[in-house]
Amino acid sequence: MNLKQLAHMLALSQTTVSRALNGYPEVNEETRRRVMDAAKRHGYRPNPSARRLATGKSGMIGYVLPTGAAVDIDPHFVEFLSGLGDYARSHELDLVLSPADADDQETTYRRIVANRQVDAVYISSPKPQDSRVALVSTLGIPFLVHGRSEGFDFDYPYLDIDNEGAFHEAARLLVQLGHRRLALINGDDRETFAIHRQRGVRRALAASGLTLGERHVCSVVMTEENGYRATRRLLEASDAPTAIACSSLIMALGVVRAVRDLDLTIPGDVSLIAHDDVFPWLKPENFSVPLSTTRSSIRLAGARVAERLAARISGLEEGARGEVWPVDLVVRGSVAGAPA
Amino acid sequence: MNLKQLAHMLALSQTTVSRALNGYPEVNEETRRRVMDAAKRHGYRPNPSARRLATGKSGMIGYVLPTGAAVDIDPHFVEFLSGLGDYARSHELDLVLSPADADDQETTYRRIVANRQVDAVYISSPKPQDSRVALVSTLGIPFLVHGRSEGFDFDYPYLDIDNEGAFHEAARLLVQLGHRRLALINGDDRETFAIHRQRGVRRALAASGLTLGERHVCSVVMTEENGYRATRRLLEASDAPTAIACSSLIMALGVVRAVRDLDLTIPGDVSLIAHDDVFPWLKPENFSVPLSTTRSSIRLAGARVAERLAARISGLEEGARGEVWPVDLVVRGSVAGAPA
DNA sequence: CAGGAAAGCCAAAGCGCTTTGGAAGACTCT
DNA sequence: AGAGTCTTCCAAAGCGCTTTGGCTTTCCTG
Repeated sequence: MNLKQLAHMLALSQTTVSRALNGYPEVNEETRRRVMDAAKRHGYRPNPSARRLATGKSGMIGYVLPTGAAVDIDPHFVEFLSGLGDYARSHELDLVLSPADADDQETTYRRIVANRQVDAVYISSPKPQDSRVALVSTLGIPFLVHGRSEGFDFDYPYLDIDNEGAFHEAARLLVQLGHRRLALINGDDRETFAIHRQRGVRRALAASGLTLGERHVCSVVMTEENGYRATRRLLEASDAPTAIACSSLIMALGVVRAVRDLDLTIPGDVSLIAHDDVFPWLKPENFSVPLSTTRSSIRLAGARVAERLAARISGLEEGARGEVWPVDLVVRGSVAGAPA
Repeated sequence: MNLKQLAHMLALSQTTVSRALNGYPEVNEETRRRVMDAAKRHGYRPNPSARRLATGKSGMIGYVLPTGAAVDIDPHFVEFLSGLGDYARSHELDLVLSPADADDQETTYRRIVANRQVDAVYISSPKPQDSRVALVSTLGIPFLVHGRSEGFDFDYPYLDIDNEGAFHEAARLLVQLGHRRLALINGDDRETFAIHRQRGVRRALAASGLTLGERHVCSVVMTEENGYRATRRLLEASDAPTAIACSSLIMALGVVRAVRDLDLTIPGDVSLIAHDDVFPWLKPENFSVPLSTTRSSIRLAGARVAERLAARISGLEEGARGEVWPVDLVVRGSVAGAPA
């Protein structure tokens, strides 16, 4: 059942039927009702390929997925996707993932824009002066950055959490508890979120005349194993920290294992605060010692990203609005006063 | 730059240019070369919306993503995606995720097929007599099942790992080591993979005249917390098992924590074997006691699924070919002889 | 009641590609 | 040499929708 058939059976022109269906004003309300009704009754659904050819709109949002044998997709992605899907579902938006060589995403961005495959894209895990952000903002397609870039002479729309504030609060708490040597086990510090977190920790320390030692900050891919290694290295050194801030729950697993391997205890010998993106399958309160966290649901962020993208597509949102979400500090058993 | 312009500048008809580009035989080799050359030089790329409207092919594969506030996307999905993306990238295939209400995926399947949004779909985590498999096979779109369904009177193409064989081997090893009371901490037993794993364990036990006690098999969503709870329940009972087979590394985290909370040890008091889908961020060899596993890379499966879907789209693969991958049993420190 | 505005509808022209049905010329065969 | 067959190309008809421009008809207004 296509438009032509529907129009014919209603004894109307395609024009009118199309306009009635798409809510244009120049059609009689009663006619519109008739059309809507018939469309529903016959299960008419406009062919998206055709609509797309005519309008250039696809009803899909895009994401360029960096892939490669050596590239691992962040497990957070799944949670983000849950949220995004949740919103998208109720708005009949689809998400198209365009896999790209991690070292050459530009080609793919250009392709999906030139081809008008999607109406909008989002970018995640940006670095400072991220080339994707620069590229996409010149390409003239609606977009949103999940996270933040830095160092541009232009603004862009983004949704980020207050990473600096979160780690500032976490570090401040640890300092208040008497800790003088803090360590930060961070994610890849080429990414903005990691930079912000480090900045937050430094600022909190500086407020008490302390500093974050060169050897007390690690920047690694966020795996359990890297959490373990970093912790071993930190705690086996002569100036071992008494408190650790850690950028992910998964790394925190490794931290806990390392502490145990060294016959130390949390929080007796070392306090620990980690960032929690809220996974359904790994909860900080279930760690052997309940873990203090800075908490922010990445799933909610996914839903919000979808919502704002939809708004941008339909022109309801414009300009370079940045949105920063506060982060909760949830104190549990893994922090205590500094050992004597 | 569209076909018309290109044709005009070559002083050829659109027909010929189109045919030259798409490898049709009725065009002179030299003309083809000229066309190809000009196309490349001017960066001509056929508009996919138009091609799609004309051919009905989209160059995309689809996946219906069950979503909802209470629905969590399996973290395995990300690894699967890595593999799928890896293949898709080199073949300019995109993946479209169509989020759907988890309780009504049929509508979405019908929509994406009717709309010709994708050339093929895959289905994952099937149950026996899975309605999606039944539906899709009547819809006449190329598809592939990742995993297996059961109980149909028709065949369908799938890619699965030998879950039954894997858990049979695991259980057999434990029995050989003298264990008489095994437990299975399984995933949702409405899904086929869980049924197969249980079947494998039972078969191994039966071979030695043993059985899997009613209370020794749990079927839960695969989270750390559920692994913990199941283990507490198992080990605090009077007929506590001396060995546990576990369906996921994430649950195994919980198992290890529960064992430790009870002041028991692995493998002294209880042996443990878990299934490992090979995550880059959590490795069995890094567990406090290196974990024995049944191992199968879900990432490789993703790549293979993409490859076979591509083959089906282009007609290179037909019929209901089932493919079952063997699973490695990797023995590490977490298994030992049964306690006296 | 003439003139203009507004409402309601339509025919037809795209959107950019593929594919059908020839046609013209070159070649083979008897 | 004439008939038949390839080879190589083309014009034009879709694919199913949106949108432009215009045509009636109705409704006011002075």
